[in-house]
Amino acid sequence: MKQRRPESLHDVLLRVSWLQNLPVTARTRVVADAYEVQYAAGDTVVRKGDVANSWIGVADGLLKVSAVYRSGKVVMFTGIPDGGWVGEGAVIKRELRKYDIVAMRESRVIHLPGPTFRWLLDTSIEFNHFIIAHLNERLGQYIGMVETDRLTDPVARLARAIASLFNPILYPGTHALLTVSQGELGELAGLSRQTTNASVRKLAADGLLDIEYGGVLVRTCLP
DNA sequence: ACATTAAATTCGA
DNA sequence: TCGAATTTAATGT
Repeated sequence: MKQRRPESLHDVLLRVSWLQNLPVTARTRVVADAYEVQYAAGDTVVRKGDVANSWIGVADGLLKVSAVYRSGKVVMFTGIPDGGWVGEGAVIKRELRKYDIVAMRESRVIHLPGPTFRWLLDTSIEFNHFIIAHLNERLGQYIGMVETDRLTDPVARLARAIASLFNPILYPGTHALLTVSQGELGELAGLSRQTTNASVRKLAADGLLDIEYGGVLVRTCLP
């Protein structure tokens, strides 16, 4: 039997970054309305064309966002790691989901119902600040992705994939551990596990990160 | 594709 | 509850 003690949803919510700065009224409503769903590896969290009825946060695990055009061409591949949030676009505009979101491994995700999300937008300035920063960051990633598509160097592709996972976490500290295996990184960067391994080693040799078992330790050595 | 190594589980005290 | 033995998962070549 598994003997891990599951953290309660309440405890998970306490750690949610954008929730910290919210006034009590907003926070209590979020705590009351948010619910959690467990997904197994490979499960679809949202499917393109679904009605968007919640904003999605990753409490634990790793999600993959992908958009596919009618030809079957994949336009976008992004990973959402612990602490990341996705899917606000369709919720804000009351549209159908534009992307598929699939769990890459067993994941616990928080669903924040659309009405609650929109209520936050309408009532909380703090929440709006977070959303603006969030969208802005997403835009930056999106622009970067356009050129990554043409990028042929696997090391550069991998670096982009890692950066996109690392960004949303916003660590103020010295460095951050990303618990994403090389196999998973490869899937996100569009590389084989083999070239991924060679590429992470290159990045490690350049001192940009340290390789850990089951993840990488990103060194934030900004000037 | 295979060999190696790290980590997670099981099992016996 | 501890630790050795076994299984599973990730890494490295």
